[in-house]
Amino acid sequence: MKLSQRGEYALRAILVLGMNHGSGVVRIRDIAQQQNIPRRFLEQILNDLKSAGFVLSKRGVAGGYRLQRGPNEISLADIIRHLEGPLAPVGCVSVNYYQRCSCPDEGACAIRSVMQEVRDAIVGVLEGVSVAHLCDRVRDLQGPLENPLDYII
Amino acid sequence: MKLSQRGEYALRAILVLGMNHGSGVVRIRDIAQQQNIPRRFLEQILNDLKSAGFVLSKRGVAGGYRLQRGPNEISLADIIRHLEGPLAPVGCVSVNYYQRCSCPDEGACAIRSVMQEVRDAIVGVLEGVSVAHLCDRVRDLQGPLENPLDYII
DNA sequence: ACGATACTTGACTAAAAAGGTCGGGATTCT
DNA sequence: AGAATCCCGACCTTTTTAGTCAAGTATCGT
Repeated sequence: MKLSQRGEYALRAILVLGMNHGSGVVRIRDIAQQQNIPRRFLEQILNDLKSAGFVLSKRGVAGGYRLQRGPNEISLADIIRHLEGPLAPVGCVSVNYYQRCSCPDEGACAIRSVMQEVRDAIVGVLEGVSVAHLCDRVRDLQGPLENPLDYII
Repeated sequence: MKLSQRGEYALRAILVLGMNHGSGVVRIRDIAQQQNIPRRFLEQILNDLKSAGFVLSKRGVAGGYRLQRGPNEISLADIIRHLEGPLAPVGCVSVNYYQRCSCPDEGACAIRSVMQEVRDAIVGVLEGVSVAHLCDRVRDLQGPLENPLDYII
């Protein structure tokens, strides 16, 4: 039931981009430093997020990344699904990545019915939280802040 | 967010033992056949479940496995925690296996706060379902059944 | 007592995934 | 032109997953 390191890094990076939405692009290096993420690895991850349509990049001297869509149009579920595949704990209850399992009768499988509930619980949370929501939470958690550049995400 | 094959097999095996609770032991071979689980692999898994105190074994000709505790004393959360480790998607929100993550400020981490909710959602379901509940579901799902030996789990 | 039947134990393996790293190329700004 | 940035594919190491196998030990029926 684990989120991979890669997935966690991706979320953190996207959150940084969310916080900076509207103020141009952010460099890989800055994200990496601010978030303690290995730079080379982050390059790879952002590249992936780019081909998936979550972010846009700008090359060259004043280059960097920004969100492609608005922060309220991207849910955590979307992001995690792209990076990790199914949110469901077992393939046989996944809506987007269904895969039959080896049990004798799927329709009457009690474990499946429980996993269905687990899936719904997970999806319920993750579909309900957008990047914009996440940014709100950052502001709430940090409380009154002196310098608007000092967000510690 | 995946349950491993091993974990799934373990749940299925325990469910079989749950259904047969009170009527002696069940052989590995029977469980394996009924549930489509590689026999050798299942041996390993049951052994693990035994040292964890979930099941008991009896050797020899009329040997096999049975649950050690009552079916209503074992929750799915217990079993999965033993086999897979933390139920939480990230270590920093795990109650039983807490591990600090690399983010700059854990207390103010918005992602963490969402993952906290995901964790609670997962645990909420899994703590609430015991092996006994699972057996009830099997009976519900199968509906009226002729032969009590014919449970397809 | 003895053989058949089961569980027991520990080592072993192949394949995949995880978590990165690296070199060099392509763009863009100044 | 030159520096800063992203781009891209290949590569690497370690861990995990999903099993397999052989030889051993306990137990039961006869």
